[in-house]
Amino acid sequence: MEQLGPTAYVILGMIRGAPKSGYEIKAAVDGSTRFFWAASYGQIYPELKRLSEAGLIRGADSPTGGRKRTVYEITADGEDELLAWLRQPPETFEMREEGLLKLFFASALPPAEAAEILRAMRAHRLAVNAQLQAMEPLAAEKDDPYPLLVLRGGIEFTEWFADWCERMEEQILASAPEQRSS
Amino acid sequence: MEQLGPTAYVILGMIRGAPKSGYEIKAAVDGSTRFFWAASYGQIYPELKRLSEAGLIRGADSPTGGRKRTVYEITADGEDELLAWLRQPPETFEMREEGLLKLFFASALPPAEAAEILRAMRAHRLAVNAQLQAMEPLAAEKDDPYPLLVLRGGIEFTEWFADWCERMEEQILASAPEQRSS
DNA sequence: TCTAGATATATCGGAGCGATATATATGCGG
DNA sequence: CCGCATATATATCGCTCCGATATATCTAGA
Repeated sequence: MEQLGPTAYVILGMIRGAPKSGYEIKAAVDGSTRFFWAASYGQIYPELKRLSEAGLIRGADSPTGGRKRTVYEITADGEDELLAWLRQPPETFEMREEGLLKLFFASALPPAEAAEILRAMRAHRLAVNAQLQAMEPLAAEKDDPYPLLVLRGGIEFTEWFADWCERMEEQILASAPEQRSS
Repeated sequence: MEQLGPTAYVILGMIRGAPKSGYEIKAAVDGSTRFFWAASYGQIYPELKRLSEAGLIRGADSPTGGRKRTVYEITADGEDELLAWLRQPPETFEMREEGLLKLFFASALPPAEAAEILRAMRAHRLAVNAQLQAMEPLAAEKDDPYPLLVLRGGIEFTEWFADWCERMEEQILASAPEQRSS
């Protein structure tokens, strides 16, 4: 009995309440949890097979015209499995931020260019912030308060991060020796 | 001419100024960038070979007694490559946070248990915060201000996150219908 | 009608990660 | 000074994950 990875629970959670095809699961992930937990087709389709064999989900053919399509719904066992996972303390927390890595090595650059790294990071964070803001109205419509709460957390986080970038940029420029404009 | 991935630049950055063995590179990463950019032996040793073949680093045998050991130093080409990378805008930003994923699906749980997720997340953030705080004195000794700046960013981030968890926990408990203590 | 884009499933290559295997060297308690 | 735990050093395996791509059908619009 091999235990399930977090990706399996993303699927279980996403089809809970509303059966979905693999394609729809991917779209749901991309439109909600993508910023803190992504999933690719390469994970989803094999995982659907495994979950189906384990009896945690059930697939039903539901073709659209001549195009085959399988929608999956969660089983009672699947619900139990999802609940049990939700009750376990979370384990994984990972972050990969290339901007911070560059900033870490920024002493190889003159201060003005180090500040440029922070400016680029800030611009990127603000762009993500705008995307999240755009997603908010849709999330606010729903009954479920948790996706909205998480989304607003993302909005607040990107704002905090953008602000940190701004402050650090100022700090670097303030403490830098004067640069000649060549 | 295959282009290098970020892991290659971690290596280049880490040996800049002070030649290191693969083992020492791993230790340097674990003691500094680990929280926003990790690297494993499985990446480091093959990458050292590739960088060496590409002429961006140079390996020199430097055995300790009967134990063989190769220290790598950066070449002039490697320095150029590193600088060119530092001047490119950062691309990757990824986050995988199981706690947020659970919170996203928390409507399957009673509010008290949803709050429990946030409590666990907060405890974890505070533990990481303590680790980062412990690393600060060492980083503050060095001449290079950027690693310290990044480290302090991590400290501030974990504090912000822990605070957010606390606020969201309160919010959930405040808006929840009264729970009977069974 | 032709085409672009959306729906739907599947798979491949590469990157990343944790764990482990294999040595040798060092330091510490007994 | 012996034995043992830990540190140094390199290498590799299996797994997950991700981006990209291949294939096919359906829909909407020029």
